[in-house]
Amino acid sequence: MLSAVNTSTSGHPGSAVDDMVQSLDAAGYRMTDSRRAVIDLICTRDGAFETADLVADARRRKIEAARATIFRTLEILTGLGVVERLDLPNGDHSYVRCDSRAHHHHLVCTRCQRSIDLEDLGMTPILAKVARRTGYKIDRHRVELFGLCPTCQKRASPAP
Amino acid sequence: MLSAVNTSTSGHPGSAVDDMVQSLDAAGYRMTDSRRAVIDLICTRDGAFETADLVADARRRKIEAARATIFRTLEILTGLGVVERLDLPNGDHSYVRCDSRAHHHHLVCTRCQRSIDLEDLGMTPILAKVARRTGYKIDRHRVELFGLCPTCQKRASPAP
DNA sequence: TTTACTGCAAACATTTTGCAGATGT
DNA sequence: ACATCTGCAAAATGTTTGCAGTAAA
Repeated sequence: MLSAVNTSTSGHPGSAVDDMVQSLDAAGYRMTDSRRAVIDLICTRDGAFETADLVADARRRKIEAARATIFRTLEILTGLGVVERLDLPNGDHSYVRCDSRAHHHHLVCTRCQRSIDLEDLGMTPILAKVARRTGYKIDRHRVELFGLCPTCQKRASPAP
Repeated sequence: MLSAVNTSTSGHPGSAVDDMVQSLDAAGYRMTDSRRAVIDLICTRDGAFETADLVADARRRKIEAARATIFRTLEILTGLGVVERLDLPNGDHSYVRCDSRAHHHHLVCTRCQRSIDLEDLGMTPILAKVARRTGYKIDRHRVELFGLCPTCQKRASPAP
């Protein structure tokens, strides 16, 4: 049995943490301190992040979670669809927490990394048309949008 | 001045090679044997490829082009928009030759890697709507479609 | 002749893995 | 108790870089 644990010091609702914890549990994974720690690290961030960010956060906050464990946990969470892996315009790999488990895409601020989930962009008819024209059987697609969030648009100069 | 050189042994039209050679020339890059070799390697392939593929092809065909040169050339060609970098569903980085210099996206076969360029998917209104709703200023997007090409659909079993 | 380019090997960054011991259930 | 996890450190990848020599223009 699991008790919901949210040690986050940020203003985030515990639901994100709970959601991840429950997903892990439901999938039969053991709930360990390290995993809870990684989940907390993820939920404390509120945009796209790289593994290096989590490693740095962990060290800074003196949370014990080995690099390998962070990678392993991220892999599991990605498999569960609780987190998604995406590719920044510069080619780096990063991750985002997903608010919903349904099919969706992400819009990421290229300045602050803040990201929002976009559901139903209306790609279906486009995909159907492409499939019809090309004869390909399209079974997956990636759509990632990048730009400046409202806040960063106001701060014109380079990131802090 | 440049002479068009197409040493490709494949059935591909020389135009792709010429196109790349001319792009390099137009941008002021020197035309060297290594670069010609890398271009030839790229044009001999007809789908998405990883750098490792080119390295392997080069060695197999006994073409001299150091690994570093392949990376460097690919970087230049990417900058010129003659080649595009994309991310496979499995997370690997790969490249595709672009038929056109105009804005477009790619549809890649997950079995044989064959890829076709897609122009004008009709994303503009979608982007506009998202921008309006979210307040983000969207300045770039990535759309990559994956599936099975007509040929691979017929061959049901795992790749050769 | 001048400056860009190449090859090579070393340096780097990132992610994976083997294994002995720790720990959930 | 027993299988799953973790940490660690080594290894495997993938990509970049410094430099002395080579070759375009």
